[in-house]
Amino acid sequence: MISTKGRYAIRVMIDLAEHDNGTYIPLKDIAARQEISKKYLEIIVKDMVAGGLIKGASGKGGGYKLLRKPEDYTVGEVIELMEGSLATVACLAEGAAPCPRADTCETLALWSDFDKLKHDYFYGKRLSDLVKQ
Amino acid sequence: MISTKGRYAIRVMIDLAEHDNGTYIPLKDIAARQEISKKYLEIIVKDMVAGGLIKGASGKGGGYKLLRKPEDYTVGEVIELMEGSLATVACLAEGAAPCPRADTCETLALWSDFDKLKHDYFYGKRLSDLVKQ
DNA sequence: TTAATAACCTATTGACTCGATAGGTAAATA
DNA sequence: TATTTACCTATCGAGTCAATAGGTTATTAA
Repeated sequence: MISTKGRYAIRVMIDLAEHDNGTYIPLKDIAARQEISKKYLEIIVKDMVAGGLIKGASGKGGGYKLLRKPEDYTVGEVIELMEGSLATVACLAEGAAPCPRADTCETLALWSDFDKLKHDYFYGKRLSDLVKQ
Repeated sequence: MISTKGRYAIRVMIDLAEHDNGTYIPLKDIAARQEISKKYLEIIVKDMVAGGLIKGASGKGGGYKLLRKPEDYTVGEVIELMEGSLATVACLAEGAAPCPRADTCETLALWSDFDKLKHDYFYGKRLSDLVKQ
C-alpha cells in the first residue's frame, strides 16, 4: 500500500503543475484545493524539497514551485523518494541485507519479476500524464 | 510491501506441494525446512485453514495438506487472503469508503490501472509455477 | 520600519500493525 | 496410556502512520 506521503506528494506536484505561473504557490492554497491539512503537508513538502523535487521560498510572496517541466518528472521517482522504496518485498529493497536463502529461494523470481513490472509502469508515467489541460 | 504473512504462506504452500505424499505434513518439519519459527507459522497456517487453502489434522500422524492440486491455486488468491487486500491505495481496497473526490481525482486511473496489472500478474501465477521438480 | 506572510523546525500524540513469543488445551494415534 | 500434533488465547516491544501543536526564521509589501 502506498501511504499518504507518496499519494499526497503526487497531488502536490500535480497542483503545482496546474497552477504554475512562474511565481511561488503558497502551501495554504494547495492545502485548500486538495483538502489536506496544511500542517501535515508541511512535513511532506519538506521531504520533497530535500529530495530535489521542488523548491521553496520563505516570506511574503513565497511558496513552492517545480524545478523542472512536468514531462521531466516520473511518477516512479516521486513515489520512490517519498516511500523510501518501491520494492514489493523487504529483501529486494535497496540496501537490504543479502538474503542467505537467495540461492535456493523459489519465490525470488516471482517478486523480482513483479518489481520490474512495477518499476516500468511507474517510471513510464510522467507528471505531465496526470495533469489536466 | 508484502508482509511475512503473505510471503510465509506461499512458502508453506510450496513446501506442502513439494512434500506431498498423501499424508499430513507436520508443521514442525515445514518450520525446520523453511527456517521459520514454528510458533509464528501456527498463526499463519491458522488463517490458511480458515481461508480454505489447506487442511489440518490433529494428533499423531497429523499435520497439514493441500486441498487442491498445485495448478489449481493462484498466487494472487493466497496473497489476497493473507494480506487482506491486493490494493495499492486504500480507496481501491474492497469495502473501502467511497471517496468523495473520485469524480475529479487525477490519480485514480494511475492506481487502478496499476492494480489491474498487479491483479493479472499474481492471478496469472499458479502454485505449480513455483514448485521445483 | 514595521506588519504581514509564509516557509521551516522540533516535538508529541494515539491508534495501529508487524513479527514474533508464551503457555496451555484438545484431538488422534502407536 | 504416552506421545504427538494441531489448535487456542493472550501478550509483547518496536515501529509506522497520519496527524496536531507551537514556535522561529526569512522575505516582502505597505
